[in-house]
Amino acid sequence: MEEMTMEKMTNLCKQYGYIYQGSEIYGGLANTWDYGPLGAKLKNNVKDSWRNFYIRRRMNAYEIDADILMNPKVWVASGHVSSFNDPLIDCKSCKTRHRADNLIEEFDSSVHADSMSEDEMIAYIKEHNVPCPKCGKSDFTGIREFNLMFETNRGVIKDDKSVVYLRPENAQGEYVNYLNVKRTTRSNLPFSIGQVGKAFRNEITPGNFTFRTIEFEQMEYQTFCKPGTDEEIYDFYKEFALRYFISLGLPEVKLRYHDHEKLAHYAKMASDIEYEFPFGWGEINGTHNRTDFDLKQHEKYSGEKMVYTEPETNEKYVPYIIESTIGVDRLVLALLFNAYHEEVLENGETREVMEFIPALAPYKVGILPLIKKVHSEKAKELYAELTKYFDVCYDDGGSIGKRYRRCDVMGVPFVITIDDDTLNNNTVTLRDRDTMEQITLNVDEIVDYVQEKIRIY
RNA sequence: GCAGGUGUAGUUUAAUGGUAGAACUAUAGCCUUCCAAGCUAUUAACGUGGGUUCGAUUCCCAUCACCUGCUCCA
Repeated sequence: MEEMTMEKMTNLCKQYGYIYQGSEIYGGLANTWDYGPLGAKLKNNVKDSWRNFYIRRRMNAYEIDADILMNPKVWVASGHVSSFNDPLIDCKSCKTRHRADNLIEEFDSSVHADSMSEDEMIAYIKEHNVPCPKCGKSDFTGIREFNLMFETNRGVIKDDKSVVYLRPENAQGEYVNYLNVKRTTRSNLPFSIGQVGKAFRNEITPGNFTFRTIEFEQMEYQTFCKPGTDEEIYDFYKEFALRYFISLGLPEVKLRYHDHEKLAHYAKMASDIEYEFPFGWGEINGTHNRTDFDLKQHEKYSGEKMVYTEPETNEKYVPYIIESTIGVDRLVLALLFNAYHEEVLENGETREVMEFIPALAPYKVGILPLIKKVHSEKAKELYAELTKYFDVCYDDGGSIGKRYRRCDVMGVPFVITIDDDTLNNNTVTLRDRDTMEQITLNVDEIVDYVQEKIRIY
């Protein structure tokens, strides 16, 4: 069996309608990808599974849907306007690119370069002849700032006052609504606010297919808690995320934790869960202990009090926040790699098969009339009935074998054929992809059978 | 952003300084009672823009995109 590569996955996704290149007929736009019919369903099912796992089945957990555009002061308070910049510098000698602050800190770890201005960094590099880690020379260009936030303008006139940012993370939507949600849900700590939505980062770095894109979707979950309980809750959500991935069918050997040594500006502790992609281990989840940093910043910049009062003791404090965030597109990509199998047939040929857990499969049931002319009317009746409950695909083109194979590559877990027995006895043949057994079911039993199997838990 | 590689139907590919041939897929029909059968017909490609040339998919330049490796990464 040939090794699955990113290139093969890109082509397979295009071939079958999971993911297409963005703006393809215009030659594309770098690092943008569109989900096709199968991909969109798969992605929606992933988001639904997250909602079940993180929101519905948790007490005191609430989903919100905040706007992508927020008051620009949010991003000043969050620190993104000042620290979401990369001060990039190029080595003239060997053409490599580096972050100026990293160069300095690698040269002398006692220096805190992130508090230095551009001019100070340049001066420091020149004074100390800070070397390029690649070639050892000290011959650099000037510093260029890249802000990773996308800017746009509101109103028809472009001026400084009208600049708004596309959010680089969803979390701030939960933070600025912390008081609203606490009040309207009458929640005491700890409680959680989750959100599924798009975020945007003006990355300079090329991505691996959909692993690294400029527009991406996150499933974020913020747990507000009492300081002192934060570390225990942090550990809980690290493990919780792992359990979630395993419930989706990702094998444990393909997953690992990766604790951060260098922390983002807001975090006290940070840990990733990584999946083993063809290009190496890549982050699909991050758990962060964001302390009271964000709420205190918003308190400072907005003037709104973020203090929580313990109901019984009247103890007052600003809550700590444990964040558990998952990149939807990365998770979908991991699931696609995990789903891909090549099966060798008796005649030596190989065929491509996608195997998702039934809950994630884009289509749960495929309906195949054995003979188009004879059985398609009955099959369409059944289609109308079953689509009341789940996604069903219908295929009457070509031989029955070809239609089974088409279902296989779409990851359809249950394939039903309609034959004379259906017309006479109201029974169908159902092939369960998991066991490859063919069972005979009464038409009335199909919904119960499938619904039991598409539950995750 | 750097270095290398690659761009021909949806996919995999062939050939060529005189505008392209196939396989699989797809679509329509015939046939067909359970895992890519067969027959018929059909759709469909030289990434984009310049230049050289009588003529460019082919040569040159630029650009765009993807892949690999750096670099980076909440």
